[in-house]
Amino acid sequence: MTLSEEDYIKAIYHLGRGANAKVSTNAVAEEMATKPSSVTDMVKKLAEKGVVNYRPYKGVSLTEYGQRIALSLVRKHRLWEVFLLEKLGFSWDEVHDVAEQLEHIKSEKLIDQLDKHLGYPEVDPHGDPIPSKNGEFKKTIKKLLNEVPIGTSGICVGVNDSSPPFLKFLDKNNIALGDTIVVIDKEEFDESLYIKVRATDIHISNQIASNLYLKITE
Amino acid sequence: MTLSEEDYIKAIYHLGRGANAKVSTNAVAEEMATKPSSVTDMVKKLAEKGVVNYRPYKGVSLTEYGQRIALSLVRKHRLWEVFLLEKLGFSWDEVHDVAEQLEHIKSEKLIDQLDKHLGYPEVDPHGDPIPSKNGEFKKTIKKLLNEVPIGTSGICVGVNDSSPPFLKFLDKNNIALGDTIVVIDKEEFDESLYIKVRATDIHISNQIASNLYLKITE
DNA sequence: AATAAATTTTAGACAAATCTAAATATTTGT
DNA sequence: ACAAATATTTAGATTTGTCTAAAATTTATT
Repeated sequence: MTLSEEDYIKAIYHLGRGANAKVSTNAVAEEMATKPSSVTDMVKKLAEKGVVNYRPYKGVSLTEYGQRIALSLVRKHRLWEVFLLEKLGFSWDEVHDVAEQLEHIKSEKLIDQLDKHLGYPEVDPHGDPIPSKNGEFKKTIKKLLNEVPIGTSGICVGVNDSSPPFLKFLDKNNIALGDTIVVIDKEEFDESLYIKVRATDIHISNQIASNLYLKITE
Repeated sequence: MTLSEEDYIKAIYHLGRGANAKVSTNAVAEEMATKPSSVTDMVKKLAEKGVVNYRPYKGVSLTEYGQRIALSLVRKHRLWEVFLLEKLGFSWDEVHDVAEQLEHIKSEKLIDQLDKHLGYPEVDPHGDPIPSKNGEFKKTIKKLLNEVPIGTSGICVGVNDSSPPFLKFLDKNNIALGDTIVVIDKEEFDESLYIKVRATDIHISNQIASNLYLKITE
């Protein structure tokens, strides 16, 4: 596959949410910042190659084969993200653009060894699961921190409130996007939470918890 | 620069041996496994961009600017080679092809952090020097192991004799291409050598030493 | 159900990088 | 020095991926 073909496959995969859902030409054009006519051209080519199912005016979906390619790209992308964050000290928001380039490198050995080097991680820095070599992966869900049971472990992936006082609080307590959070215990009286962020334990109010999103691997 | 432009720049750089030597159209075509007419086209484009000096029928050479680009590519290529060998367990002969792809990734932070992650290496697995960020690098020379003074350290980069008995000897003594070899001492009587290969010390005859090439950083 | 609005496709053009074949320039051999 | 051989460039075609503008199809509205 060419670089461009791979980008289209990824776009169709993401818009179809991993399933074989039909995706509209305009949606793909929007996602790829290109024109609908270009999408039609490419989609026809991909259909010829057996990567997508396509009927004019009816949208596209990935074939089995296309899904295999998409999963392999997602796997590469997410493994590189882990590498950039853990080994090269990139921050949560810097990893995506570089991984977008690295995912196109062609070498099976490279990706297998990278996986090993990273200790076979199950999720990337954004809490999204990393497909295995044969395309299987865990489902994840996004929940508010105050809605998960005690014992739950997840990755902090977003905030509800982005006002300066709240962000200042997070900063002061060393809570950042991408951090792993474990719910240790819940206070019955005020529903406040005892949580572990990275290495340290802290105590936060239910109000704080209701403004933090966690991504959880099932 | 596009991927293709970068490949031409590298080819011209290598054929000109790093200097601003004029390189013939045919030589570039040969190096890049393409046709001379394609080279002419690209070289004109690169001249427009100020990357090369070009006069029809008189060959091309890199400008200052072109050399800066070439050195940055060489730096990236060699750093990735070190990464593949040291961190991902690739062997000496597997690193080149993958590095050829990785060198085109565009991210200054990526390469700076990779450099740091690897401990700022000075040479790649083939014993070739890695240019610094601003394009400076050490010269290296290739010599037979029996011709270097005591105390010399270098990387094993080739053999003179590739007969099965010799290769078997190397294998038995755990000497492989890419290994760092240090000359500890020389026996006056028979000119045999005490050397350190990776971690272990061994004693080899002058005849063995005269069949191993070392790349030495000056 | 008929028309308007939105979406999608087609047709034709363009830029990048390549090729083949022909034309031109340079080098070599005697 | 001049013809032959070699090297290089030009001209025109091709492929890939893109675009614009016009045509066709589907969806929405009254």
